[in-house]
Amino acid sequence: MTQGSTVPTLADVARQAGVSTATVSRCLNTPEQLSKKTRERVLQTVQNMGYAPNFNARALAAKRTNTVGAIIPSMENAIFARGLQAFQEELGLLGMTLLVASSSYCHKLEEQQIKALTARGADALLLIGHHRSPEIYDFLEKRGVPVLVSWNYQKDAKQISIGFDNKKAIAPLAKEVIALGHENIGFISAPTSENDRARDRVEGVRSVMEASGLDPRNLNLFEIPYSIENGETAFEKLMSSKTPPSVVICGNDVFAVGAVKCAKRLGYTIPKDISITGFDDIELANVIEPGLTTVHVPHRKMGNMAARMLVDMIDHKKPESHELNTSVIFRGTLGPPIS
Amino acid sequence: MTQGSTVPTLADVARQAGVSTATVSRCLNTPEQLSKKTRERVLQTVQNMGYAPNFNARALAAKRTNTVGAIIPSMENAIFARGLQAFQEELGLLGMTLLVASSSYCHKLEEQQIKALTARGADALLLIGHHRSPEIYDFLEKRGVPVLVSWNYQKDAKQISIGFDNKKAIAPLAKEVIALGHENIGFISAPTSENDRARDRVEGVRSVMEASGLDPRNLNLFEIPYSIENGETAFEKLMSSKTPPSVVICGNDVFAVGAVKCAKRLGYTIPKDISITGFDDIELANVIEPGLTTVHVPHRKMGNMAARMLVDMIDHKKPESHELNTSVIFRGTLGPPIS
DNA sequence: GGACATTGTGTAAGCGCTTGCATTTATTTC
DNA sequence: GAAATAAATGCAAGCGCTTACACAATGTCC
Repeated sequence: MTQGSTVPTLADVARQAGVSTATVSRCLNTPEQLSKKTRERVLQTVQNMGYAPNFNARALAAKRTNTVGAIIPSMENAIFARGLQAFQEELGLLGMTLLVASSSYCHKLEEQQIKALTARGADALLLIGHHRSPEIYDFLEKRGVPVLVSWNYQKDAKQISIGFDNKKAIAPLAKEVIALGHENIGFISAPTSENDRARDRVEGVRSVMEASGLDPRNLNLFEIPYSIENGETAFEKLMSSKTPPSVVICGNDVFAVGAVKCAKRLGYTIPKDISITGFDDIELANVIEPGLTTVHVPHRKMGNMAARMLVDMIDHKKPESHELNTSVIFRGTLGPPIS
Repeated sequence: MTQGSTVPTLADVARQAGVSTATVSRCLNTPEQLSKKTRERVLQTVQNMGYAPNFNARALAAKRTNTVGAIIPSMENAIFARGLQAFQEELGLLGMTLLVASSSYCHKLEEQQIKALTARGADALLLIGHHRSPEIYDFLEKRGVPVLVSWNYQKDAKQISIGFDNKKAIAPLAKEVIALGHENIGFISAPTSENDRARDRVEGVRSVMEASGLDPRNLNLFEIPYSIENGETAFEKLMSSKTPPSVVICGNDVFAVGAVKCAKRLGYTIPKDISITGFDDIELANVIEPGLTTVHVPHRKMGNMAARMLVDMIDHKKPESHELNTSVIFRGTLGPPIS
């Protein structure tokens, strides 16, 4: 408090407490190295002056930020919110802070965000899905920033991952759909070009079709960006084709909710006239009526584990990739086709 | 690229390009100061070496981060997601980056986050609601960090704000409720102790009651933390009292959705047996059935304006507080009481 | 009571960038 | 073409912190 209102620095505290800056620094980072007497005196001074360390200076000097970055496709939907919340909670317990950015499902933007977060000194990164350019993986490797891929488990991938096999996850649902007698299947998907999870889900349904004697080329696929409204649009388009499907499988719950909404508006009774299914089991799935039949994903567990794995990676341990189990939740939107 | 894999610095680029570090720095920050020739040469070198500035070093030296922080009560719900998205988009256009933290509706946590974000060098902060300790406002003032309060407009408040008057916003809805003949009113609110917006909404309804000749002390108020599930619980409690209300006004849409869900489960027909209203007009409000009668808030507009105001504040202009208009959206959950 | 750890603290060299000021170079003016 | 002005660049001092290393003080052992 030399004069007026200037923010106190480490040096100010050191001067005031009559010690060197090194001692104050240690007092804050490795207090056990100090004698009880000095420690308490310094702590007291810190308290009195309202000192708080400057994060950027610390990061610059220590080359470590205790921060991990996460880049998710979108903040606007609940899908990532829950897993991310768990991720953050666990990180907090481990003494780390989370920095979140979003890419709007766009690879270009994601690369920018990856660069921005590494420039900010993130000690590690959580990314969604495997698919991205080799250049950006090279970049991260050169930078020495560990990366954990989530929301998508791939055994043989180069990157360590935590998540589930999207293809496998949707299979039992597709089997049930076909077992019920559906042959004309519609599928509303997020754009598959930038999204490996969406792609795998489509692929999963196609495989089951093939295994069941249906021609996978007959899958009536509709790709559209993520939103309830787009789900409605897609559904309407799908139903107005010459041979409307008897079931619409949606790549995620958001589309499914849109589809349900639209179906009702058009006067369909669900599931008598048309069946609809989702993926993710977000809160919404259990709010609409009838309840949405969907694939449940253990988001919270995934977030928690991701945090622990990432911290291990920062500590130069190499955790194993981990596959999570999903399960199909039958509510009320799936039934047999009109015979 | 002296050897192996070390991240290039400004000095490396300077050496390679045969200029001083100052020149490279200027090339990146104020390119118009350089001659075309040098500028291009430096840019080329930057490109070739894959150089990217170290954010922390830059922040330390420049005492400016081009980053604004926002602390919202929760990431998990849609209420803030939409406004924040708009905020971020507009900031991006203005060349700023957004850092988001969440406080879980807890003042203590919010103070920590405020300190964390200022330590990280946020040039300004967006906060939700006016209510917080004078100490933390002092802290921010001493630090010289401009603060914009949002989601709550208060004319006479010391802090500049953008938002709406919660008391005023809910009044027309309350008036309509009473005009329809409701006298026994239930209210599900978020905990008012840490939340001025929740408080104002309750207050708003009470005022209207008083003005309409109803005793505001008869408002059957139930406070509970934010979640759909809690909305269900609260609704059930409210309806199982000796004199159950004929209408349940909810402080936000999330509670209202829970209430609607529970009402259906208990066999009530909405709005014949019970009326329910919300606040915020999130996407969900138009997904459930019947559609939720609620108060619409121009979230996107609020986010956009907030961004512009905050940037003005960083540039040492003092923008005026701004009040936004809200409107009541009548859908299907409000009707007259059973006579 | 000296040799040797052990523990606590200080010194000072950066970390990678920005920026005020000094200096050089180019442009204009008469 | 010399003087005056403007434009482009370089020099070097930090920004606030961490940490390797050096040094001093204390304790331990025979």
